[in-house]
Amino acid sequence: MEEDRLRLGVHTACLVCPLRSNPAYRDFSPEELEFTRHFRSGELHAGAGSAIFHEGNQNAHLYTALSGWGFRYKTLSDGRRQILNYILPGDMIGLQGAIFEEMNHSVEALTEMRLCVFERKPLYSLFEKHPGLGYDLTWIAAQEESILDEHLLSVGQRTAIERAAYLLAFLHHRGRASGVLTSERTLMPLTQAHVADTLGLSIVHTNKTLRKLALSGALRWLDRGCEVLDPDALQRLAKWTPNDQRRRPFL
Amino acid sequence: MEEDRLRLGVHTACLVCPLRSNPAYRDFSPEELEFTRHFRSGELHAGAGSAIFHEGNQNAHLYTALSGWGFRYKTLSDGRRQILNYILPGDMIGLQGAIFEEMNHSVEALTEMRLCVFERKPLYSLFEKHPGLGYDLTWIAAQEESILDEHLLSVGQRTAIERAAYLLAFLHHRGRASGVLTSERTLMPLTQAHVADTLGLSIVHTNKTLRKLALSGALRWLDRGCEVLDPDALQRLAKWTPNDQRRRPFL
DNA sequence: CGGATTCTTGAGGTACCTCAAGTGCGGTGG
DNA sequence: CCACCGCACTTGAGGTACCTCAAGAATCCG
Repeated sequence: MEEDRLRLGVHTACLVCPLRSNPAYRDFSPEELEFTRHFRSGELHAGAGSAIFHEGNQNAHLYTALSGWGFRYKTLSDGRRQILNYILPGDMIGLQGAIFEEMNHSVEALTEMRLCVFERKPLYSLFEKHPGLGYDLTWIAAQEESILDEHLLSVGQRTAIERAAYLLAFLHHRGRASGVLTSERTLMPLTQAHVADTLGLSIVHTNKTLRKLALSGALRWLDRGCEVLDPDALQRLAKWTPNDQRRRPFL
Repeated sequence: MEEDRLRLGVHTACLVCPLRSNPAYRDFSPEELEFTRHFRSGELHAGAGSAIFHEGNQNAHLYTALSGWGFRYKTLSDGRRQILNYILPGDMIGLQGAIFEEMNHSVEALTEMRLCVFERKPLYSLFEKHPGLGYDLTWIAAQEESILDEHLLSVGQRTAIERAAYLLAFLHHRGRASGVLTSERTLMPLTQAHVADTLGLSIVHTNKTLRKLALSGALRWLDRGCEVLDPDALQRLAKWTPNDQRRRPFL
């Protein structure tokens, strides 16, 4: 089973959290750090392609991605799948599940991932003891909402070419901001099937659309992923500009 | 100007808030009620069709709808419009704007609306002084996210008929839960242009699709709105079931 | 080396789109 | 009171951006 590929790691301190070194994130007070350390219950490794949790699950945990790529999706009863958003380092997974009873979407790892695991029970005490962290959670939820707004605009109104350009510009932007993409590591680990299910297009048409974009020189499609060569061109095509967030919170 | 139709009302107490009588909402402690009263800065009346705020605005306020219908939308530079979600009594408007600098969507009134106005500045002190209310805000943001997930699934994967069925079942459900729809008041005040811009379809095709639904007896289209006759049939068509939330928070 | 997965391409079909015209209603003003 | 205008809704005809089906090439993995 896929579960085999999930494996619980050792309990290491938040002090050495690999995300903290990224200047994109806001600093914690010592008290907040201490609280987070208690709230945290371990680390999880998920293999590429493994399910982290499934729609309908009642999961006792809450995660923050430490490394790797993943995605959230929903399916209809006959199997049609819509990818809702991608998970990158620093992103929180399972907030909906922590607040409502059930998860109403699924999450799958795209590459190998390392996740920081939190108990969902003490969530309320986080609001009581550390209003700053509570505020951050609202910030995170509002941010996700804002991204979904843009995706909905994309799927509802943009043409196939515009949608593809938007998605790749968006992922490139987020990849750079989160640190998974650098000038050396430029590969975004998607298959064309993922792109298709994100854009609401068939695989065939997605392929033809990506081909056009590659022909224009804006990107290169490699074996199992792609490389953005000209993010500005993609943004112009999609009529989209990222809104930069300096010092975003996390956890 | 549209602004003419916006008018500030008198400052009345939260104690008589028309929403509190609805058992769907959770009760406040006396302290929370007292705080809310201070946080609140007035009441706003918006005429049907008026803009409540616009993408890019830096709005100092935060609203909760008290009565009427409205909607959130985004547009592309060439005018294509995507309706993201509808605003019903009890819904919060402008949380994104309160947390980030700018609003990245617009809001328009569908019918005449009454809105409760809050200052956005003391938002942080809300988290400090009333963790329960802070938790509620996260609840609200997570709830909106969950709705957007479903909309995205709809626009990305469902066929025209399924999308229309989903939207009307969804609105009917929310209308009943919020109290704007009763067994006497059953009219949902939309035009087919709104439905089209929500579903990502043209007006013409939307019309043909709604006609089919009406023919099947699931709904009736009236002059400037529609009436759901058979919500279960719509849900079945859309392969969707609402997830009931008893005792939701607000403000 | 064989099988599975991903990507590619062509051919034909269809679910949507645009354009265009016409109906019916409600409001406004002469 | 009627004439007019504007908006919402309707319907038909023709176009196109997607889709499905099908088959082949390239790559990865055991």
